[in-house]
Amino acid sequence: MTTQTPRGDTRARIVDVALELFSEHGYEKTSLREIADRLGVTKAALYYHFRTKEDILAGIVDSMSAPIDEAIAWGREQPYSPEVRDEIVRRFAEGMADRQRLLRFFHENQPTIRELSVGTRFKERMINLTRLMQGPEPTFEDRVRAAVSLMVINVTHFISEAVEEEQCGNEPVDPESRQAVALRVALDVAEQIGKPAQD
Amino acid sequence: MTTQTPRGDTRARIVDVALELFSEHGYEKTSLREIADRLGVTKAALYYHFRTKEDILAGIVDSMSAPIDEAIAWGREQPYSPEVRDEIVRRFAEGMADRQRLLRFFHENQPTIRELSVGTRFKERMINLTRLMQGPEPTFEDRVRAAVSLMVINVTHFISEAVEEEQCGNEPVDPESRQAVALRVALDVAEQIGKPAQD
Amino acid sequence: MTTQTPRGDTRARIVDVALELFSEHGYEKTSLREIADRLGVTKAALYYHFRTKEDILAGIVDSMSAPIDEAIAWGREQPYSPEVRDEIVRRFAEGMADRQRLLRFFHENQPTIRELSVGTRFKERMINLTRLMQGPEPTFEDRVRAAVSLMVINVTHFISEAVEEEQCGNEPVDPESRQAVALRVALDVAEQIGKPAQD
Amino acid sequence: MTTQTPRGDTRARIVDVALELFSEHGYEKTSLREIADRLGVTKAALYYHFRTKEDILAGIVDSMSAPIDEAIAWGREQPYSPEVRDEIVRRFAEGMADRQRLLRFFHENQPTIRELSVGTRFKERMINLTRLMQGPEPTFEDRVRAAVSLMVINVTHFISEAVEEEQCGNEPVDPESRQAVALRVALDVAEQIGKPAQD
DNA sequence: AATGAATGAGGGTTCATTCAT
DNA sequence: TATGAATGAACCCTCATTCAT
Repeated sequence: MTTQTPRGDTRARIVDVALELFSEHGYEKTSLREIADRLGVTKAALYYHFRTKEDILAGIVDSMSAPIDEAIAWGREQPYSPEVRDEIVRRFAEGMADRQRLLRFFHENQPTIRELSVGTRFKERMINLTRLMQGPEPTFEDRVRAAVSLMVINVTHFISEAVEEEQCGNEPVDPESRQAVALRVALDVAEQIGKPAQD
Repeated sequence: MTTQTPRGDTRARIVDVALELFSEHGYEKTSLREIADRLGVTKAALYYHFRTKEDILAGIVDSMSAPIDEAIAWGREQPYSPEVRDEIVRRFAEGMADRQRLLRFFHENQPTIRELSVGTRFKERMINLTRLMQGPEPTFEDRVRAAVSLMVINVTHFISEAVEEEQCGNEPVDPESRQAVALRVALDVAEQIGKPAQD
Repeated sequence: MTTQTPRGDTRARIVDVALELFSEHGYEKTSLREIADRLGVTKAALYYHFRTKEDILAGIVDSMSAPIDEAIAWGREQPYSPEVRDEIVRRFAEGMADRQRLLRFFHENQPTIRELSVGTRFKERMINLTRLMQGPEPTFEDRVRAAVSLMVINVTHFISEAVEEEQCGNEPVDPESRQAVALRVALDVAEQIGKPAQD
Repeated sequence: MTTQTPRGDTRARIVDVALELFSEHGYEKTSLREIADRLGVTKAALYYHFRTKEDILAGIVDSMSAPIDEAIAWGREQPYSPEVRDEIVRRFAEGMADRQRLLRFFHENQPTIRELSVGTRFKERMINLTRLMQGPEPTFEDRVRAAVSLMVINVTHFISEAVEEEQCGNEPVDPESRQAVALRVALDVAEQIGKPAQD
C-alpha cells in the first residue's frame, strides 16, 4: 500500500539528484537522461517540474541563497570593525557547512555558471559580502583578501577531502575539525585587512 | 614558396587557441569546430595533429608541467625548513605567473579533468609539491594549509581580476603587484605550518 | 454558486480559441498547451471535451458547414442559369463573411487538412458547390473558373487585409466594401463560364 | 564502378527532396529524418550542407527568386500602361510555370512562412510586382485586384489539378492549356484595374 | 468538470570522429 | 598537410496523450 515513489516530492528529489550528478560529473556532462534514470522517471517528467535544464540549476542555487543573504543582512546593520569582519566569515562558513556539494559545484563549474545568469546573481551576493568585510577605504589588497578569505572557506572543504583520501593511515578527520581548519585559514587571510602594507 | 600559414607550427597554434577557448567557455562547451574556425582550418585538420579532443588537452597540460616539476626537483634536494617551504611557494607562484589561463582552466574544469586521466597526473604533482611544504610529521591542518596555500596562488590571480573589474575609479593594478599580493596571501596561509595548534 | 468560468460552455470557448491560434500560427505549430493556457485551464481539460487534437479541428470545421450546405441545398432546387450561378457565389460570399478566420485557416493549412479526413469532407462540399455553378456540359475551363471563383472569395479577404497593412495614409477600408470587392472579383471570374472560348 | 550516390550534388538533391516533401506534407510535418531517409543519408549529413531546417527552406525559396526579380526589373523600366500590366502578369505566369510545386508550398504553408523571415522577403517581392501593375493613383480595389490577379495564377495551377482528378472521363488536359486558362483568368481580374468603379 | 503528474515518441541540433582524396 | 563529406550517438526539448484523483 505504500507508494513506490517515496512521496509527491518529485521536484525536490530532482534537485537533489541533479546536484549530486552536477557536482560529480559537471553540469555539461550530466545529461537529463542520467538524472531521470536515477530517479526512475522519464526525461519528460523533469520537464513537468522545470522548464529547462538551466532551471533545475537555478532551483539548486536558490536553495543556497538564504544563508548568504542572511549574512549580508546582518552585516549591513553592524558598523564596521575587525570583529564584525571575522563574524561575517564565521557566519558564511557556518551557512555553507552543510552545502558543500553545492559549493564544490559552484567552484568547479565556473565556465558554465559564468554564462548562465544564475552566476551573475551569485557573484553579486559574494561581492556584497566581501564589501562588508572591508574597512572604510579598502586598498586593492584589502579587497583581494576579503574575496580570497571567503573562497578559502569553499576551497578548503574539498581540499581537505582530498587530503584525507591521500594515504591516510591516520585517524579519519571529523567534520567539525575540518570546518574549524577551514575557518582558521580563512581568518588568517582576513586578518591583515585594513593593516598598512608591511611589504 | 613561403608558408601560407604564418608558421608551420600549427600544432602549437592549436594548443594555444584551444587553451584560450577551454579556459573561457570550459572544455565541454568548447567544440572542435570553434577551435578550427578560429584557426581558419577544418576540424579534420585538428585530427592530423591530435588523435582526440582529450589529446589536445593533454598537450596543453604537458606545456605546464615543466615549472612544477622543476620546483619539485629543487625541493627534493633541500632539507625541510620554513624557508624552503616558503621558497617552494615562491617558485610555484613564479612558475605559474605566465600560465594564468591554464591555472584558471584547471580550477574551473575540475569535473572534466578529474575523469580525464590527465587530471590524475596533475593532482599527483600537486600532492608532491605540498608534501615538500610540510614538516616531518605533519598534522592534518598542516597538510590542508600546504594545499590551500598553493591553491590560493591560483585563485588569487583571477579573483583579483574580478576585483579590478568591479567598479574602481582607482588606478589599474599592474601584474607584478597582483602577483605580489597573491604571494603574500599564500605565505600567510603557509606560515602556520608546523606550529602547534594554538586554538 | 455562480459559475466560475464565465459560462459553462467551455467546449465552445475551446473551439474559439483553437481556431484563433490555428489560423494564426497554423495547426501543427499550435500546441494544446497554448490553447489551454489562453483559456486558463489545463491541457487535460481539453481532453474532457475532445478526444484528440484532430477532434477539435473537426469541431471547428463543423461549425462552418451549415452555410455551405444551405447554399448547396438552395442551388440544387434551381435550374441552372447564369443568375443562379452568380447567386451561388453571392450566397457563398455572404455565408463566409463572418467566418474569415476559418477560411484563412483552411487555405493556409492545406497539407494538414488534406491528410486529416475532415479535409475530404470539406473538399466534397466545395466540389458540389462548383458543380452547381457550371452549366450542363462544362468545359475544363468552365470548371476551373467555377472553382477559382469561389477561392477568390476566400483569398480576397486576407489579401485585402495585407493591402491595407501596406503603407496607406488613406482611409481605413470598411468590411462591407472589402466584401463587395471580393464579390465583384469573384463574379468577374465566374462571368465567362459557359461562354465559348474566345481565345 | 558507378558511384552509388548519383554525384557530389548532395546539396541540390536535398533541396529537391525537401521541396517535394514540404509541399506534400507541409513544412512542419516533414521531419529531417524523412528527408534524410529518402536520400539515403543521415540527418547529420543535412547539417553539413545547411545550418538549419529553415535554411533548407531558404535554399528552396532562393531558387525561385530569379524569375520574379526579372519581372520586377523589367517592369520598372516601362512606363505604366495596361499592356505593361498584362505583360507583367504574363511574365509572372511564365516564370512560375515550372515551379508549381514551390508555389503550392508557398500557398499552403503560409502560417509557417509568415513567421520564417523568408516569408517577408517573398511578400515584399510580390508587393513590388503588384505595384507595377497598378496605375498612378490606384484605388483600394485596384490594389486588391492586382494582388488577386497574381495569386490567381498560383491558385489556378493546383485547382485545375484537383479538377482533373475529379471524375474525368474526359481527355487529360495538357499543361500548356492549363497555363493558358490560368493566364486568362488572371488577366480577367487585372482588366478592371484603373477603370472607374462601375458599382 | 477538471487537474497534477507522468509518459513515449519524436523533433531539430550538435558533437567528436572517420576516411577517401 | 590538410579538406570535404559523412556518420552515429547523444543532447535538450516539445508534444499529444493518459489516468488516477
